[in-house]
Amino acid sequence: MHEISIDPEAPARERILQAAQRLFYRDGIRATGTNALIDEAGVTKVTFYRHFASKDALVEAFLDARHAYWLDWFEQALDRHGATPAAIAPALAEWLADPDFRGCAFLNSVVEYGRALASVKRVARMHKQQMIAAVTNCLDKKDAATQPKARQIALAIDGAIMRVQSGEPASGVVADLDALVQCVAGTFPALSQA
Amino acid sequence: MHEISIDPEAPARERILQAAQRLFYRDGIRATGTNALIDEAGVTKVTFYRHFASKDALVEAFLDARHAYWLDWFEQALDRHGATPAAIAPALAEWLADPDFRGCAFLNSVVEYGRALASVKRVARMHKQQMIAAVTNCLDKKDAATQPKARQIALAIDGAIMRVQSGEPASGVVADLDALVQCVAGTFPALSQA
DNA sequence: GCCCATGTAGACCGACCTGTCTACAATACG
DNA sequence: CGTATTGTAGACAGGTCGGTCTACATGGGC
Repeated sequence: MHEISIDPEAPARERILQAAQRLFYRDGIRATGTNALIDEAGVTKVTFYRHFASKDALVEAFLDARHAYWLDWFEQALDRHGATPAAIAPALAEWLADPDFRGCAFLNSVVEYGRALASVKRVARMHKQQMIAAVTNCLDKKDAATQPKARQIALAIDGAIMRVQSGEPASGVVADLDALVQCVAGTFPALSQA
Repeated sequence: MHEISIDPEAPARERILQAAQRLFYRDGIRATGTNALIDEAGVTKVTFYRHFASKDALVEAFLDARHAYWLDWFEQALDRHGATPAAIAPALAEWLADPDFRGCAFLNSVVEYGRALASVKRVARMHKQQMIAAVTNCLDKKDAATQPKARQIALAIDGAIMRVQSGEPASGVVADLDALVQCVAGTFPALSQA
């Protein structure tokens, strides 16, 4: 999940998208002006508007690309940690502890831009659906309770993201998340301790 | 948690704060200009800046007032529902189903304004600490595991807030939250069903 | 009687916003 | 060879932003 850098060899459209990845995520959508994007991408205004009809169109392209990028990372991170319930918190911990971590791009976009651009909420919901699917793959037995469990864990993941974004130390938040996942997933360490 | 209305009899400072409550929460901080606040409060620009040195100062006052307002509502709602673990989801459901619901003002402020105004994150963390304390009061036995449990439940609460803000139907999210709370709090309905 | 806090109305400032414009250069393709 | 595409540089338009300014009115306390 390292910060996106701009490849000066890439064609203009791609450089603009890379600039959007970097600036929209780092500084937020509203705080990032088209002029800043243009400077970062190393293109001119005409080139920018030839590839994207408006800033809103770029926002949509940004979210699509971000979704693919993030989900790919998340699935690989879960696999690296064993793809068990116990993998969830450590996988996320990698991200939450990253100095470039600025929260979930989709939750941020909903807050910043959900009212201005209706499609943002739709894409955010789709993204979370996919995240829940990735969590589901880490749960043991697949019965009727598995889907609800995955959704519950996903709620806590989003809460953990927001908490760390607020400046709470990642270590404590991850510990809470880990305990919650074990509890919901059925390992129940709280019971064995009680 | 009904929408704040402006009392035309109130002194100017209070009217400005009421306008901030209404517009900052409804439309967001960045989307709300000082001119809109001034119109809504029914004051003039000079009056506005005589009471608040800057928009940032008003944002801080807004968050302080919002914290008192929201926490008061939350504690009363939990009491009304019995102040047990089972009270948590129904209490929140009242808020999440409100047509004026626009998410958590503190999480929203962190996303929108956390980088622009450092104090926002601090106030948001304090607010969540207080929310966790209110949750703690609903948990049964008070032992060493109670605090972590409350923090875990609070993570899911924030996730539920963000999910509903993204447009997910509140009913399903509340059901997931309720099941999670029962699981973490120790009632373990998942176990009794298994 | 004076003064100061609080209020009114609205012009104004510089900065930044999204988006359009003219004018010109290089390259690829039929 | 001709033309469409993609690119360059940067001025410009119309609007909003946060914030300051002048000038005047009112009412309560010392």
